[in-house]
Amino acid sequence: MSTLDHYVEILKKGNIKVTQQRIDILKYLDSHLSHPTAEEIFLSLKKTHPALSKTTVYNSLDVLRKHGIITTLTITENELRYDFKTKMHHHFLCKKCGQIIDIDISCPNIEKISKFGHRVDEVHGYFKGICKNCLDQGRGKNKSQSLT
Amino acid sequence: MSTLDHYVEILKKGNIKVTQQRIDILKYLDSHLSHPTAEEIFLSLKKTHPALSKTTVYNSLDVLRKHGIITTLTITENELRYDFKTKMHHHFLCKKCGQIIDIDISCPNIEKISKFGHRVDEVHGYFKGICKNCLDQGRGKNKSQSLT
DNA sequence: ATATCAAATTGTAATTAATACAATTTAATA
DNA sequence: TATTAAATTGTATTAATTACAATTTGATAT
Repeated sequence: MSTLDHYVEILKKGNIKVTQQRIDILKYLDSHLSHPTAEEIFLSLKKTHPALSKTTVYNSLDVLRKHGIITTLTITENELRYDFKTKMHHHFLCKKCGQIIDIDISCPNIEKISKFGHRVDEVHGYFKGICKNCLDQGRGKNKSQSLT
Repeated sequence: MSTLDHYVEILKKGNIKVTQQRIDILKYLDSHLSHPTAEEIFLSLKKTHPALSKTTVYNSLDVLRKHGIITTLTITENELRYDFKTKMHHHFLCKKCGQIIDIDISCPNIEKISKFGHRVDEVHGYFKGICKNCLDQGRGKNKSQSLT
C-alpha cells in the first residue's frame, strides 16, 4: 500500500500523534528501502519541506522505532541506518559499491542461544564482502566503465 | 600465552613496528575480552602510561585491525568495540546489564549467501535481549540486592 | 655503537552523528 | 473554538572519531 492514508493508519494504530513530518518520514522509508541514514532522510525531505528540522527527523525516527514500526541497523560503522521492514531478515554490505542488500533467510541460531538461557529479542545478521554485481564487473574487466 | 614476547611476536609477524603502546594495547585486549571501546582502553592504559595519546590508541587499533589481528563490533549503537578474538563467533548484548557475551556457534548462512553470488568476507551475528543472569535475578525477585 | 630516516606518537583542532533544551507551533479533544 | 499536552524548530552541546603538524622513536645500515 502506498496511499498516504496508509501511513496515517500506522501512526493511529500506534497511538502516535499524526503529523505531516511523520507521514513524510514513513513514506520516505517505505519507498527507499536502501537503509538510509537520518542525514539522507533529512536532506531529501528538506527539498520539499524546507522548514523541516533535523531534530524532528531524529525524534520521529526514535518514536517510530520505539513503537516497532521501523528498525535500525549498525552495519556501517559511523551512523545508524533505518529500515521500514520489521520482519526479521539479514543484511549484506558490499564494501565496494556500498550497497546494503536485504537477505531474506531465517536464523537457526536464535534457538541455540535461547538454550543458553538468554532471552533473544533482536537479531542482526550483518554480512560484508563484495556483491555479485561488483564481482561480475571485476571479472569481465573493462566492460562496465564504458558509458559515454 | 600471556608473556609480553607473545605480543611482540604477533607484531613482528605482521611486519608492524614494535612499540610499547602497541604491546600494551594488545595485552589489554587479550586480557579484557569484554569488547572494550577505544575510550575504555585509553583510560585504563593512561593510568600506567600518562603520556599516552588517544590518537595513538585509535591509530594502533586501526593498524591492528587492518592486519587482521583484532576485529571490531558495532553491536552497540554509538561506538566501536574491539575484540582480540578473530575466530568467527557471534555476540549477545544484554540490554539490562550491558554485558556483551561471546556466542561460539557457527553460521550456517554464509553458504546460502554465497549461492546468491556475493563474496562473504565478514560475518557479524548480533543478538540482543536479556542475559541468563539478569533473567534469573528478575525471577528470584529481591534476592541479589542484599550484599551488605 | 651511531647515524639515518621512515614511521609512530603526541597534542590540538576539526569533523560528524546524535542529543539537550527552550521557545514556538500544532494536533487532538472537549 | 478553546484548551492543552505533545511535536516541531533552531541553536547549542556532547561524544566518537579523524586530520594534521611537530616531535620522538624503532629499525636498519654503517
